[in-house]
Amino acid sequence: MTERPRSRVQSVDRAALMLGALAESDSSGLGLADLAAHLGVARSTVHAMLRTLEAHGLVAEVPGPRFVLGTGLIRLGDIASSQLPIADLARPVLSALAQATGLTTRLAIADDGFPVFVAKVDGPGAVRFTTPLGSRESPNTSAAGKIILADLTEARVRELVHEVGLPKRTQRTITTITRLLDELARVRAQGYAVDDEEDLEGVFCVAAGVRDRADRLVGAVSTTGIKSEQRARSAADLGAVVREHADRLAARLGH
Amino acid sequence: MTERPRSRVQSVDRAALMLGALAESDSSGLGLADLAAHLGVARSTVHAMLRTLEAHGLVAEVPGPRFVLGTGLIRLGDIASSQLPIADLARPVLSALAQATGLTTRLAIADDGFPVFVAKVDGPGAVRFTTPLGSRESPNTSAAGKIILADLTEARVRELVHEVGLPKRTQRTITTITRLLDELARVRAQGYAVDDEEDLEGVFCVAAGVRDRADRLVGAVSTTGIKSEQRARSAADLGAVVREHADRLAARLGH
DNA sequence: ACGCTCGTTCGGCATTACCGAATGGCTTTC
DNA sequence: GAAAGCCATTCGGTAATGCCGAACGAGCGT
Repeated sequence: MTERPRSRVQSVDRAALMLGALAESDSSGLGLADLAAHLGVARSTVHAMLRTLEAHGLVAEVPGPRFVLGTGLIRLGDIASSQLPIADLARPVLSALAQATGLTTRLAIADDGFPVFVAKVDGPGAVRFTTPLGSRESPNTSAAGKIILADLTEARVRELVHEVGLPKRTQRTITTITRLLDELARVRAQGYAVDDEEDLEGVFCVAAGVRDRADRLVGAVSTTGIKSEQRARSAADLGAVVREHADRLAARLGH
Repeated sequence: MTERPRSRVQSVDRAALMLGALAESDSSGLGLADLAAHLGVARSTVHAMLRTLEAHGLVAEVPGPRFVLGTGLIRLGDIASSQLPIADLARPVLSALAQATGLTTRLAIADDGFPVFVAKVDGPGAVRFTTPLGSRESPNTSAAGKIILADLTEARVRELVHEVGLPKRTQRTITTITRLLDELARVRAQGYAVDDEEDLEGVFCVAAGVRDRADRLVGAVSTTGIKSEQRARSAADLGAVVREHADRLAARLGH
């Protein structure tokens, strides 16, 4: 048997893995047999779990028969984000920023050194990005990630980099610790961070940090756009606008 | 022991109940002992489950120590709503309707005769409603609920009413089956539904149905506002605007 | 009409999750 | 400042419970 921490419940573990598998499937969902194969357990086991999850609305059955994530998760996700006080306060600010820039805007919070996006507002008529909410992103390839890293000590940054490396997503991705530290110094100096096609070809981001009344960094406001559509405004101009809205959110937090 | 269906997993059942309890708590979360008392199980049992859920990001620990819903649920909820093709298509339409009316707009889908709101866009500068996503609402007290009921046979409506009754939320709530059937006939005739302070004092809703290419009702577009702030526009005018946007969404579905 | 695959049910075995008591760290209270 | 309370956590033992595999029956596709 593989070593499993003592204080973990096998069936709950498997249930969470099932939800993860359904999350990674496309919108047509997965069949019971697919899930059984994916987890390496008997069909009947998966069946019992699915029915249990279904009773709580975490999973739904669609004609096929196939299974997809249920509307109960929409409810829990909505509540989870409203339980983060910052996310609720941020939405109006994100809306205003989306209006002002025409871009998709998001709020990231720092989760153990990684940016996690917890709220988003799509720009008016903008190309719909597949900007997943709630997933941890690479800290070195996103503007919000740089904001978060810039708040840590150099030692901690080195530690994180040592743990997860500096995944190269595009040609422009920062892949050396030296260049990363330089970049973080620049971020601190100018008060905003830029991701210039470092995560996705043709896509740029600009982000600025948000601090609470104790002056601790609690999150980052971020805008995302298509590079070829954004020739009019300079990075510095956009940085100032994002900075201004991030400050407005900070003010709401009592900064 | 209480009779429990054979094909249900106890620990997964309890895990789901724990998430539900955390969802109903305020943003400060619950302690381990609170959860144990709430479920009537040993602290150590709850502990093992919490750690398992935490490992998957479904639960997070905050200083206290207390536990709240985790960011993983934000991710799953976001994916769950994007796996509903209609929700993704609806968001731009909801945005446009929110702009046109200045009101909060939502999309409900029919879940077994009940309306479940799966997407929302807040109106510009509007009072922020606590409009929870993903929860089942009473079909007789919401405009979207009436749209859904109006699509069912009279026999099925009577069946549903017999099951869950007609909960009286305000003085204006429809509480008799006769008046409800009359109201549903009016909804069918005029093509939109109104909730005039029938769910919440001072709050009104207007909704219109959305049909797919097979002409099946798949959801309802709904607007919500404060009655005292909405004197300018008549219900009929608003109904026409909502109807128009619902049709625009139907067109996107290939209707 | 046949065969396949699907979800579903049902016993039986043993793995596993549950409990209760004991531990140590932390904040609170007098 | 010390002690008392509350907290999350660990650890065996027990039996309840979830897991499996095989058999059933419905629904498609051939």
